[in-house]
Amino acid sequence: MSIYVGNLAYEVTDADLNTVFSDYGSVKRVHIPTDRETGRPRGFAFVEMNTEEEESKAIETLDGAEWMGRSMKVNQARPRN
DNA sequence: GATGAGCGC
Repeated sequence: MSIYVGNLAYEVTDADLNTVFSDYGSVKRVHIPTDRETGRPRGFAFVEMNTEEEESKAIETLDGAEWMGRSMKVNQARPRN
């Protein structure tokens, strides 16, 4: 149960994502990986919802949606390595 | 700007 969110603006925070995704269910966790060396955001994030149906709803609704002037990409995340 | 730090050969 985790979602990958790509094509984000660097200004986007986990709180912003939380706000957007909580329209489709309860957001369990939001994580924005940053570059370890530079501390720079990498332009993508991970969101976890409470149930799979909330996730798929959020994915199908928000994938390709325009947000902060960009079309964000939302899909099922790959398992972490 | 594109799949999340935790390491070695």
